[in-house]
Amino acid sequence: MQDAPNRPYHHGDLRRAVIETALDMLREEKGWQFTLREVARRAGVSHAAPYKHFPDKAALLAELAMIGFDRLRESLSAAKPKAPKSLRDEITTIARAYVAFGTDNPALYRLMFSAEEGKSVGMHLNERALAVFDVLLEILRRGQAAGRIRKRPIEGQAAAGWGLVHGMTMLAIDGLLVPEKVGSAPLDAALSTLVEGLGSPAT
Amino acid sequence: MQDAPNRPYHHGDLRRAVIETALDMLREEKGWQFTLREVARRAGVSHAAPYKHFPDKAALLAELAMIGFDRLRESLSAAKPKAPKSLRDEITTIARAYVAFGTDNPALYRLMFSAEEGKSVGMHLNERALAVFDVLLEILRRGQAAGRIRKRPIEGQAAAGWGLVHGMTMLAIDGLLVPEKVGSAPLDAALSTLVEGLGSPAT
DNA sequence: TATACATTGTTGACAGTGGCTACTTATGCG
DNA sequence: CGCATAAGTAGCCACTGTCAACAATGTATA
Repeated sequence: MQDAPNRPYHHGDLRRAVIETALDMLREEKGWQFTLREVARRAGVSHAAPYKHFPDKAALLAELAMIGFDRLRESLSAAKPKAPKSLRDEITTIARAYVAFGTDNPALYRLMFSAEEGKSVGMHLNERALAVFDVLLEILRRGQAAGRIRKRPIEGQAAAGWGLVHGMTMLAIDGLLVPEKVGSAPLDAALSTLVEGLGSPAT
Repeated sequence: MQDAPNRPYHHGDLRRAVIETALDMLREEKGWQFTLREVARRAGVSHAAPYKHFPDKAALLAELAMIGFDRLRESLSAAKPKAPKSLRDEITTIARAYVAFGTDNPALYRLMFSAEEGKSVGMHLNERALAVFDVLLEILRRGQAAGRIRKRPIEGQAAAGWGLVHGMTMLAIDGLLVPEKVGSAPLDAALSTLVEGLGSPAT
């Protein structure tokens, strides 16, 4: 990372480098309790350099969390099938993508949901989080319009969907989805129940 | 807490006092990142005294997490209606109790699901966690036997139930269940979808 | 082109924390 | 009376976030 001994005095793009390094560290560790100094170390700059780009550590954390939500939304959008064969197909595909994002980036995912405890930045962060929520809303809306989903208040159905995938993601990250208790494919099984709860009975 | 200046040299029951104090602190703060020294301070003993009862901080955390799971299981057992009027009644009641436990003890709840990262103690901790899971399994088992719940692999249904309540609890703790997005009673709405997914279509 | 200014990085340090360990002191019990 | 237990005192040591002062570099302007 900080190999080149002849690096120029000015990094040139340290802000991005700090973020990138922090994301790397999040990928390696399970918790998001890294230190600013270590980020600086691995980015190959002095321990105070990041302060030229972030007022404090919380600002970096907030930025990382926002990036996380953005990436999650992108993952979901990318995974969303253009022409879903069925409601089950559509829900399952996108839910799998959601949980996969969490299990692939456990530390980042945890951070995303822990960082907005600093209330002030909270609004912006919530915006990003709720943008993810909108992806889910859109699916449900179209499903209802097509008659494939029960006519129920859509926010409630969305809450069920989000709650379920968020919960399954967290349980998976924390290693609590042990096959002896929860079966070999707990996510698919849980989604099955969800789909049966969302889908129109006629179907 | 440590008011009495004429307290005896030997506390007498410091182990319990440390746990009690730590639980108090968890009740007040949102995170579980308290320090052993502060626990000792508030318990009115020196900062090294707790080490006579716990080998290290992780041991205390693990103990607290186990207590948390035990209490959660007790809460659920206590809330479980003896003669449920309906499947919806039964599920809703117990799920509300679950989420209430989490929102009433956010720091403890978070700790419960973060502490077993130290793998070695993990097995014992998982035992307690899975005992909670068993409460859920029991409800589903009886529901299936009574024909009120669809015949599906019960672990999958349990995964759906646990995932949903865990997710809703976490979202609630993290303040992401904003009414504008998710409605005024997101939990009840989500449970509605769950019940419709679990319940026999005939009903 | 030369010079002043703003930007960005470095060095060093401060103040506080925090887990943990040795060693000492008090207490209760056999 | 003596020993095991439990508590206190002191301190190590590493680390962290943050700031202030200084240095190097880029940029705009006279």
